[in-house]
Amino acid sequence: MNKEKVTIHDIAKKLNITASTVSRALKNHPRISDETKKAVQKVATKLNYQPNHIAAALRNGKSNILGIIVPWADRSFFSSIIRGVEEIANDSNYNVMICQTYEDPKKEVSTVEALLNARVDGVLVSPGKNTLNFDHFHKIKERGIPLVLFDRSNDELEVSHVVIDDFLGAYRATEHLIQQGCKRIAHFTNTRKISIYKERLRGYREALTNNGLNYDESLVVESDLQLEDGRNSMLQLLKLKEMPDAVFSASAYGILGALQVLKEHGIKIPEEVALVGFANEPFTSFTEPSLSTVEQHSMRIGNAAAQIFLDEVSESAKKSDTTKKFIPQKIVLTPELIIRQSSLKKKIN
Amino acid sequence: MNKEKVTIHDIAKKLNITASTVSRALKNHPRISDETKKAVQKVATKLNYQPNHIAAALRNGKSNILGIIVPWADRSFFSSIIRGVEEIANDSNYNVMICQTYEDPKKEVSTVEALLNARVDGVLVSPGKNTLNFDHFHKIKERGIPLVLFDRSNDELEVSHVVIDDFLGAYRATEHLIQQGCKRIAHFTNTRKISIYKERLRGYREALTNNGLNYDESLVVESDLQLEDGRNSMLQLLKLKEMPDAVFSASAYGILGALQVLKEHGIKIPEEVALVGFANEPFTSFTEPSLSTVEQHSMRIGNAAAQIFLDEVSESAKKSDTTKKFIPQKIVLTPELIIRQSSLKKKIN
DNA sequence: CTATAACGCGCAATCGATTGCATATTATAT
DNA sequence: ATATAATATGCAATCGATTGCGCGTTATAG
Repeated sequence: MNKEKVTIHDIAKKLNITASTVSRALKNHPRISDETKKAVQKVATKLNYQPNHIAAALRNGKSNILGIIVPWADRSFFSSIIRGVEEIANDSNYNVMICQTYEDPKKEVSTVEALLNARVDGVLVSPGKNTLNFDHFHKIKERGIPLVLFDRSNDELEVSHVVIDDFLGAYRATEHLIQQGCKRIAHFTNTRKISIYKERLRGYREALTNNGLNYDESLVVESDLQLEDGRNSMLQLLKLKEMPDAVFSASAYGILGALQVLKEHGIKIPEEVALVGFANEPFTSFTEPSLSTVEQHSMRIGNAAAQIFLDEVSESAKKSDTTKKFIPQKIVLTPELIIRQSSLKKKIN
Repeated sequence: MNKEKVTIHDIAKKLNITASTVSRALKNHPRISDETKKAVQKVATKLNYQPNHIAAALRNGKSNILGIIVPWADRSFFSSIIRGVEEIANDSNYNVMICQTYEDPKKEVSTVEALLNARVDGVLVSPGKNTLNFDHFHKIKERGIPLVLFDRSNDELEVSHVVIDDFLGAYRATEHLIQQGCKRIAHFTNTRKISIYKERLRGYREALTNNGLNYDESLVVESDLQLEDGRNSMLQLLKLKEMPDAVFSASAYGILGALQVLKEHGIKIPEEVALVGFANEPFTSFTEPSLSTVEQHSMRIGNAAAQIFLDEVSESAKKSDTTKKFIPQKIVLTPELIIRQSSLKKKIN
């Protein structure tokens, strides 16, 4: 029947009032009589009226869409963040538009462009590893649109961000290995020296020195930290005169590669080599032995990022004096070490 | 500088022409002189003009946004589909809006509502397992918006869909187990009898009977097919007087549960019990032993679904005679059996 | 040299919801 | 009874891009 578009004008006509009144009635405006409101509601449902958000968006200059950009949506880490964002955003009537860059800087730029043209009300983004130029992010800020970075941040950018304490996570992981009696602990780090990997390396290093072990460069292997990289890195370590007795990887897939290689070589885990990874991807608990790792509480990251976004929109809404300077929020969450079989040499006491 | 909005009117003013001309120039309209076009382009870039898609969307009645609804975006199966959709859609200038329902029918309904209000140009959806009422999908069709179902479909709905041949996948998996010498093959199926699981069950059954084995109901276990369910189902099978010598699960997590339980009981895989799952989630190749499974070529599913959407929009665009009846496209892709260690009892000959 | 075509661009309406201001009606105060 | 306030609604512009129709100018045809 009502095949196509029912507008507020149609409702208005039916009731011999104007669209203005209908609009106000639907938004529960105080200056509209209850009588009219009820009548409007009734006709609206009868006609199966669906508000056209696009028209409202044009008029209001806001779309009620929140854009979120991640390198991959199928990494448990990111999908949990997305879920965390949705939890908060949906409650405040925002729809979330998820975009993936596949770690491609070009795609990242075009995605930002697309979201801007879609007139999103905010952008939450975890920059790709290969992103060196941040102009596209500046453009978001220039447009006065709230921008929140998460996971991977950049200190020179004057924007809010939510990160975890990578240093602490790495420190605890390394310290745990030391407590298990490991003396030669290797580390897989990323070639790209973005902050998260720098911090993890720093945590690793500081844990060593604070515990009387010295930092040995030959035990630090750089790669892209994917599965294949982890395998290669482990193979490289096996060639050393003196084998390491533990590996702490800055990624989950990296440590998986190590696990595979060690098993293929008949090396006992954790007795001969103990392993700890980073990021609690589901598979880490399915391996044999299960992998110890640093849980990042990604859902909370998403919650926090969305909350900052909400704060910033409401902030800029009430900002009458334009002088009030924007102060970026910087939230640092605490990661948690999950100890599984791959690093448990001693019985828990 | 150009802090806020630059519109075509601003460009027009600079050049002493009208917005109409600017609009046409930007869209490369044939009736505009090359001279003007170049001038417009130049000013547009100088002013850093960004088209307001919302305004265009309102006028054109189309948003150039394609909505996609999945139960989970972090299942490799679905995320690959999404990627497949993006590949095609982006090339045709569509943005993809990803929505997750978490298998919650209520969220599915509200998501459809949200996409409709966002005036998406099409909706691709994999209905949740618990979705029994399809009214919200009908609403999409009634609005004349292309709707494509994938993976999970429903025959009574007069809509296009892309599915894989679940029957064939299951048939081949079961037959493979038979060829490996298995005689008592169990099957994990879903309690919800949606078509994909019915088909897999049918494939399993037919492979048995076609190969002279009889269908034994006590070997078919119903559950929700998650990890914990797989564990319970396997435990249940272990209690049988006569143990099965193989399990074919209609899900990936289900077979993982079986694997865990078998290992915990010291039962050899595949010698004593061979295993085959469904869906090529990454972890299936990381387990010990690695899990044989049915690859669904999810990226192709996404490609096909997006292509159908594109076909349908262009179709409805040129449809001058409204009489031409809509004929839903039904695409069935062929799955592929990936044989790994968990089912390889004989050497490959 | 006039008639017609081709070309280049402007006018104004449109998409649907929103909102400041004006207006009409009724209620309250003095 | 008149002034004032409170209440309920209408008017018309606005958000920015798009497009059918029309008009003036130049080019081609006969």
